[in-house]
Amino acid sequence: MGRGKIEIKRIENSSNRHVTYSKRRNGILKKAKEISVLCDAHVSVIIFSTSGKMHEFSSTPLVDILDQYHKLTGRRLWDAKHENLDNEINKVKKDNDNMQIELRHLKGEDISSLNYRELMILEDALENGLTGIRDKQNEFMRMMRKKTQNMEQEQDQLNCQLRQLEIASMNRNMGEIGEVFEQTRENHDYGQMPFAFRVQPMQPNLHQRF
Amino acid sequence: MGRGKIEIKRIENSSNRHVTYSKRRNGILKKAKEISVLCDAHVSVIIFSTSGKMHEFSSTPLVDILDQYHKLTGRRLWDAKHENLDNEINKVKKDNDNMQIELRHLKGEDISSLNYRELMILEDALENGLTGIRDKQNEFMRMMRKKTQNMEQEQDQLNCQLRQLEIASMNRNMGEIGEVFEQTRENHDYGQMPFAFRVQPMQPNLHQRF
DNA sequence: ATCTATTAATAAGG
DNA sequence: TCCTTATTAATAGAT
Repeated sequence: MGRGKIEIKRIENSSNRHVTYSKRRNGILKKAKEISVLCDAHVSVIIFSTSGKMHEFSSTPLVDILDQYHKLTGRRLWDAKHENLDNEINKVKKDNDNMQIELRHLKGEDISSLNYRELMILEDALENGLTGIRDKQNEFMRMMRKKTQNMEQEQDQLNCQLRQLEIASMNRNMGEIGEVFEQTRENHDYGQMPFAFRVQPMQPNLHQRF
Repeated sequence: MGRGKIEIKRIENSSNRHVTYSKRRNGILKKAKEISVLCDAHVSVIIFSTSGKMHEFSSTPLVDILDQYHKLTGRRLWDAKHENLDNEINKVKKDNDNMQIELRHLKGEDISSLNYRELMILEDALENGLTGIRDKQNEFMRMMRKKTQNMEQEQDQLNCQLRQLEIASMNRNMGEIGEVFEQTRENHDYGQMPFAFRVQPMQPNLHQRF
């Protein structure tokens, strides 16, 4: 029913296949709708394209259709599925148990049943782990130390600058203290003391911390 | 498509309805088969007549189709048991993943994402584990040493007894060597040398091994 | 069921 | 995807 007859076998041309798919899919869904109306039939059609998109028609809720399916065929659709799930769950649980045991062993628990050889293997694993962890920790340390050093340097520089300002300020204050004092208080409200006396290194002993 | 056009509404004439039903039903099933072949589609068609008879086509086991249906729509078509199994499997798998991660961490793998605190905790765990393992190893050692000591003692005793027998034998041989020699060879086929000269401690230096 | 006139679906092409 | 159209396929109604 088209410009030419086609064989019923997989359409190799992907573009043609997709076009045909959507046309025929619509056709089937339409026919399903029609038969359900014309003949009071209960119909359910589910179609998946290769790309995974789904289209469906159900004249009646799918659950009801499947219920009827179950009653009529006696085939219980879920039994196989249940069995698969049961198997999978058992497999995964076994994995779980094994890992549980391995974990406990690595934590030094439940080791009374192990022989000497197994203990040696465990010991090696733990030592390797520890080595890895400590390498990482040392890396952290190095980073921290570097950061601290940088901070110390900055501190030193700041202190240096402050001290210079302090000296400059002192010198000026020696000569013209009243004037500067007034000016400072007006502009910044720095309280009663000359600016110079308020400067302190903030963490003078920081370098002793590591 | 027929001698006349028909409206898509319930066919009141029951005979006509039934005829149309079986014709169109076959049509739909055929179309379903065709689209599955032509386009690699997964199709499932289930039709119930009003009289309750069922016809179906599934390009793929119905269970699989319904499984996909569930995945895509999220609508659940199965019973509570199935759902429980699904949930359980997800839970157990999550546990699995977590343990997997913990195990890798304990083995010093995949630790680049950890912060310093986490590394410390790991380190403690590993050290505890190591302590436990080494205690156990030491216990083994003690047992081995004890066993060895016991064996040494037994060896010494055996050697002592043998030497005494040897001396007794020698003394007897001094008097009646020919007789004993003949007797020994006949009864035990011990070769040319007198019994006494063949006795040796089997592992004379065993105690030096530990 | 089978036949066949007629309609419906659709393949190919744009 | 939609439109067009030639052609095939489905099927309504009759037998």
